[in-house]
Amino acid sequence: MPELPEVETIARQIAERVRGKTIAAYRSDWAGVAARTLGARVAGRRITGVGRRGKLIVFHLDDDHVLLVSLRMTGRLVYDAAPNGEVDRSLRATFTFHDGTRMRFLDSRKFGRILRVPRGDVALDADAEVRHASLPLHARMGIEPLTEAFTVEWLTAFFARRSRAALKPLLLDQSGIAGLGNIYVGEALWRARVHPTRTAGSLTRAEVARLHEAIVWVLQKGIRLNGATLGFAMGDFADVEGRRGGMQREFTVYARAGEPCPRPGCGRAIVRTVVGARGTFHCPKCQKEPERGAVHPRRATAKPEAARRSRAGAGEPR
DNA sequence: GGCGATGTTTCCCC
DNA sequence: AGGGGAAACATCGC
Repeated sequence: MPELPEVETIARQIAERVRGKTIAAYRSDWAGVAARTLGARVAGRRITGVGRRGKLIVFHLDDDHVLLVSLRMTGRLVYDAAPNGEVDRSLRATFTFHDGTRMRFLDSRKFGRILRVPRGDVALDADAEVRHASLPLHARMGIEPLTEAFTVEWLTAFFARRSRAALKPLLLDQSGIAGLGNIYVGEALWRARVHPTRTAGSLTRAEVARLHEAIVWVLQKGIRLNGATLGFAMGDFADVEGRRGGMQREFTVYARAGEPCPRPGCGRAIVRTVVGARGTFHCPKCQKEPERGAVHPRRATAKPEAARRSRAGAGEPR
């Protein structure tokens, strides 16, 4: 479940606790989490800063490398939390600092990853489009939606480039916009009153503007509430001290099939569908389904020169 | 005990 | 290009 707000919550909390500390030891008995040599490579390195890029937690080391932590589905990073049964069973790696405190990586499903890469190998800049082929995870990450680079104009151009893609899978693609996941995409689409299977090219200017506002709004709200925790079962999201988030109480559609749409004056039952193999929730009244098989023509209001440019562009060889 | 579903990402096929 | 499905793995609920 960790999406941008959850990862941001972890990164901020961890940053306060480990910034400036030196790694005394790294221990992991699980081959999947990182190379066996990671311990030798990070021992003695100081953590100069902690940040987030997309859904990755980024630890800056004093040797021009970064440590990337991908939580994937069930990964967790906890700091000096009292070990309990859950910790014992899903513990995958432990960082011990010189002051004796510890940061643990837990992951019941073992999808998470810890990587050490040269700093220049990862596109850390907010709007970097560069990629690095040697990076096995998140080789390519798109724009950061909470930076000034993410504007309505950017989103308009992005949708023009990917006009035939269905909206929801497109928003989940980390190489376009980095950090959105199943929950926040669903919430943003509801807020913008746009159906998940509309194609990107079919949106009106007003809809693109609403969606832009909605994406930023739901992410900021998620961060403000320290992320979302669903059932608090093993592997569910918890912060670095094991506490739940609060965003789940504010969900409008996610996991609310059958419940009334919370929009004032609506109240229609929320529907669950499957889009791109992911559970998808929407309000059938607020989010109008696209016409089946409809080819969305350029809007009738399109300026003549825009239409000509678009025709010429379509016919050009690449 | 079996089956289906679960937040993410990658990869392969059509 | 984009959609569908499966896989990575473990657990939970019915």
